[in-house]
Amino acid sequence: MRIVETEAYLGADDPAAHAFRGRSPRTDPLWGPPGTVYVYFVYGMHHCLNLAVDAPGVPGCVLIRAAEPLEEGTLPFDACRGPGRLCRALRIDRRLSGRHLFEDDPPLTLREGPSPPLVAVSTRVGIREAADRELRFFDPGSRAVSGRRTVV
DNA sequence: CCAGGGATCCCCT
DNA sequence: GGGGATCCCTGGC
Repeated sequence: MRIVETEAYLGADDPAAHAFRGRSPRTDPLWGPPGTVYVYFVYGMHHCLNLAVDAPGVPGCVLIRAAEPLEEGTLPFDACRGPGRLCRALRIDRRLSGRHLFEDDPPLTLREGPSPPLVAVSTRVGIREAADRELRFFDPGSRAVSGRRTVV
């Protein structure tokens, strides 16, 4: 899969971040080292995948909102368009929360690939707090981006 | 547009 | 320990 849409959640400075309300058993992975997986369950039926990216003890994370298949035919093209669908397609659930990308036999792997020619920036989707912060990043050329594809 | 669906967390007993 | 609001969404009207 190629990741085409992400959002940043900044932790202590960001009222939209789960970490903003403080550390709890659910949110604990956010304080882990970069590459720690944080998965939460939302709206009674969806999971969302996040990766801790800040220094250990600093709960910044990236929400993975959409990806597209690298090879035609492996998955329906839009199976990973949107954070809930992406988790369903990749069979990601809370059991992965707290695991790590760089452990032995990791549950997920992340590889660096070519950057898209353009990365668009906008406000984040579906939040109420800090709704004006432009912390969503997406490839405007990808049809797998969820929701609005306009800037800001 | 709207509601389903269930974990989580807050805040009060 | 319990009731209720909330929620980083999606599919179906």
